[in-house]
Amino acid sequence: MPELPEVETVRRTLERQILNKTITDVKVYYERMLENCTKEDFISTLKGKTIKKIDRYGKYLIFIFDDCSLISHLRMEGKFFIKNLDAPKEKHEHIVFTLDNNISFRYHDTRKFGRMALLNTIDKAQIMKYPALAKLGKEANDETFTEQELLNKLSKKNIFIKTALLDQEIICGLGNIYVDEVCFMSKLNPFTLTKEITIKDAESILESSRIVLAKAIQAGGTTIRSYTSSLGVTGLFQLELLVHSKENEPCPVCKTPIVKTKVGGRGTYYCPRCQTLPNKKVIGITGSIATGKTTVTTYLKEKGYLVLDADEIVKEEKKPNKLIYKALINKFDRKILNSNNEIDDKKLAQFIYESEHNRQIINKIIHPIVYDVLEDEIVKAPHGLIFVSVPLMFEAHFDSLCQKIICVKTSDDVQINRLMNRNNLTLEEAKKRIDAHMTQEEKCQKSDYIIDNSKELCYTIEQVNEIIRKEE
DNA sequence: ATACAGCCCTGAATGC
DNA sequence: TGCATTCAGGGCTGTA
Repeated sequence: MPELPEVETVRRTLERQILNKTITDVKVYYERMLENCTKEDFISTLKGKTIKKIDRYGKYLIFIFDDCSLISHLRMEGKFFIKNLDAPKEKHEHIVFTLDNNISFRYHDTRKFGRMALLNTIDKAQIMKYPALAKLGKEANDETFTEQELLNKLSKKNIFIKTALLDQEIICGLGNIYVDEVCFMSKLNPFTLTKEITIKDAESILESSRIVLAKAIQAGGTTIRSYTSSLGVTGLFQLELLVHSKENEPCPVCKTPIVKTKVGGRGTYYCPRCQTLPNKKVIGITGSIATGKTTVTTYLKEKGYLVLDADEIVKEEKKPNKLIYKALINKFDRKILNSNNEIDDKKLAQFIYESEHNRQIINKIIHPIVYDVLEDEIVKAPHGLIFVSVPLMFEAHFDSLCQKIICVKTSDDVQINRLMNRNNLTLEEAKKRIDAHMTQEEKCQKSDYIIDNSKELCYTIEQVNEIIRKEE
């Protein structure tokens, strides 16, 4: 998707190739592309006009002619091509200009999202009064854009920083890719609320924007050679991206796998370790089955800490018309329901224990829902320590939600006895349940803290308090 | 006023 | 294999 650097590269390339050329013919194949005029007006206005100047503001290209101007926004997939006159018209070429040096200048847009508008002025100030341009904020790489100005705009809103940086009225020229890069460079979690952004953050956002845009423009500017390839949008900058589209790849700073999520409907990539929420620390609690996670979480709740529990979320979202309920019905129709139209846990358990394949199917439905709910609750939580209890922390990759992880362990004997008593299982059944998951040793090895819950309660509590002291 | 869902579009990827 | 569904997303419009 063309953002400021790509559009600037297109501008520079076009400047070299079509400046001072005169339009001898215009063909419009998709009229909805034209924002403020008919096909006939568009053609008759532009025929015979010479391209005097090519400007840009943010992601908008501005073609200046003798007595009128053309504003073009490429949106997602708009591209300009320069071709020979006899090149066959391609499916997605919607506007074709013939220039007086006998070349064909074509607008190509697979998804037809791009727009053009015609203005009967060539005065820059007048052009900038066009509604779409008038409301744009300062460009992200504008040297006169001060951190205080940006902060003032941000603090008027209460939205996620990612959403704010995509808002062209706040800061202009950044798109989905560069916003992810800017957030990463500024060490900002994309879910950070604009009201929590500090003056330092604002300074960092502007500095990162300038760096990332300058680098991208430089990279894009070196790639244009061919007359037949698209102009400018095939830049090489994607090779230098730090986080965007790098899901599961190691963070270039700390090697933690990059996480993909959604913010305001936009695919968003960030490093969970480098980009934490301000004033919040998320501490995960995990451990094998029947090791005593509940002992720990109950104590934490008594002390007044917020404890989010994956199992409780599953229970809640299984209720009629909640997320897991709907997703399961969508997959299995109504055969997993009991006579009260509730999810029948026995039927579900039976299905899960039938085969590994079935277990995976269920997990693939449930885990992402729980992950999203947890993410949402963490974002909404007040400042301070937040504990998140997830039995399958590592197996289901919930560790990316946490900054530190506690593993609760106990001795094998205690674990087996507790499981047999609690779930009314035989020794063999209990062993099978335990063996189905990652071993205690492996979980402990992946964790930052280990709580030994094999002795008296006071010993366990002492260990919890020690961790709180360190993390508060 | 502010926030947000839905819309415009097509092709690639995924699901069954 | 082939058909159907889902996803990608910038900016505009309408609604609560």
